[in-house]
Amino acid sequence: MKNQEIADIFYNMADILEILNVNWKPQAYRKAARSIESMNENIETIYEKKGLKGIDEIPGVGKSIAKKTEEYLKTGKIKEYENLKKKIPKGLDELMDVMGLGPKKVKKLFEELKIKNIKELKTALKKHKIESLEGFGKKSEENIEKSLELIKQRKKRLLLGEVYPIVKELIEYLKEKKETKKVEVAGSFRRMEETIGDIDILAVSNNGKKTIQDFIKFPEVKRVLAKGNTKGVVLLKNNLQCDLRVVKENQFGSALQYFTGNKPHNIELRKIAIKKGYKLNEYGLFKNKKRVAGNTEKEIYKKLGFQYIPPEIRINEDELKKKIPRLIDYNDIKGDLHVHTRDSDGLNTIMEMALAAKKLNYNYLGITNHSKTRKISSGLEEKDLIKKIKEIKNTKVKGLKLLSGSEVDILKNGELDYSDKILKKLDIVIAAIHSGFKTDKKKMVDRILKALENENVKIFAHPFGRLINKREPYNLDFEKICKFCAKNEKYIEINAQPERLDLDYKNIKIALKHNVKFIINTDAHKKENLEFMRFGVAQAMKAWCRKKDIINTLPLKEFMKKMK
DNA sequence: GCCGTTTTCGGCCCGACTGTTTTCAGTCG
Repeated sequence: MKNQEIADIFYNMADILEILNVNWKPQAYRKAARSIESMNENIETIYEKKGLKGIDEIPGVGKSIAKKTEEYLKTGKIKEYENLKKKIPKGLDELMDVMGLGPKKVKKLFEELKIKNIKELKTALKKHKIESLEGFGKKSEENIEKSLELIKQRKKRLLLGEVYPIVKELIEYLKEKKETKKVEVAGSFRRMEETIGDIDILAVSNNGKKTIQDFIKFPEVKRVLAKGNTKGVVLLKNNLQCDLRVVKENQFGSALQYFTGNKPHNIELRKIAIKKGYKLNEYGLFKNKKRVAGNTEKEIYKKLGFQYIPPEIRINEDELKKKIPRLIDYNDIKGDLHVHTRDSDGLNTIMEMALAAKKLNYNYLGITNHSKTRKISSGLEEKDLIKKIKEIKNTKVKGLKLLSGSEVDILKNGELDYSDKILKKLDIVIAAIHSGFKTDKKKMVDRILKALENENVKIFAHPFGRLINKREPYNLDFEKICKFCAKNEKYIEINAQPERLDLDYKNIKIALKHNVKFIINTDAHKKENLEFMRFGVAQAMKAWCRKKDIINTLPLKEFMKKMK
């Protein structure tokens, strides 16, 4: 996927333009870079499908940047970027990566001390040449020195699931402090984005200064970047930046709204506010300097004429334009039907998984280990599977029905990895592709449809096989599969594994149009993974799924009818 | 360079923090 490469070039161009004192363009390039970087779709695919026009449609990308993107996709180079690089000494833009050094300071360092790369910066630091520069001082030298240690670890977005435990821990940590009155995570985490670039926390406290002090002492903090009375910024050990803002109790709603975003949603909402004669910022909603809302998000949205908009869907697509139906909710889920145990490649026993599911108030749990071909994941031979069916039957947990199943491999020819005779014995049969990812589009669809035609198969797992940041989704005639599933009562999985999130919300939307029904599963490989369910539900919310679109919201009896 | 029911020109978020100043510029998100 070339999105990141292209975004990086535009970021660099912005840096260079800024050093060259060019106005406005840097912002434009950065906005485009951010947009391209955070897109879910492959920019190459967009170009193949819709050409230059498709690129131009990306928010923040106009004619000029679209053309440059096209140039890069075609030639692997952007002429103007090459020209820009020639205008400043080689290496100067890498100085911009040093935290605390912006265009003005980089320029000063070059003009006064002829420093044009990291190496020369280090030499100058050793000789303490920088502290005597106008605008710099002793402290500047110390900070640059510290930042240099971190420069190699480039900012990388982490998976939602990777960030989840630390956010939970941090929130708990802050809640325990007696001066804390409220804590809530905002930003991309609250919106449940696929990947997280930094963590935003919002708090109400009796003593802001003390809360910030506690915050910077959180054990996972690697480095403190800023600390004041209302705001603290730290770098965590996982190299994610984490911001804490402390606000007054009656500002909590407006601040939460403001820091949750996303940016385009907020800009749109602010525009609507202005149109209606209001002003909206993180301190509240104002009419003629009079504050008319801000204690809660709900009251802000209400005053502006909207129902409450869940954070997950604040993505500036339709949420400010259309009436939002009652969406699927985390509490609607009655069971998880794609779970592994240590009998194949999981960590826990059947009983351990069952008890964990019980804790989540589920009514049913499907144990679905890998089939025999998946040797690498210790897939079960037929005789072992039969033993496990018995064991599952004999595992009793009050209020929880255990279902025996399998995640059966779809072989390259579209046949399944187990015979119909054994599949018939199972409650849940999930078909999945784990090999032959490079099969061409036509063959892939035939292969999948052949597998789904088997009457025992009811669920199609992680349809695109993508691994976020690792493996591209495979080439799929998805709409053909949707049509088949809708017609034949097959269910498409929304796999909630943080590295999969497959389907993603855009494809859920497509499937919804074809009246496909879904099942949200975690594909858990240990008991803690069952909590990933919320990530899958969030994807469904983003596509505006309702409860009736998701079959594992059904009571056990009705759910089982769907599996027959 | 982007963008548009205040449009095709003239805007472009702005407040917190830091380290340097002696009231503020630069950086960041």
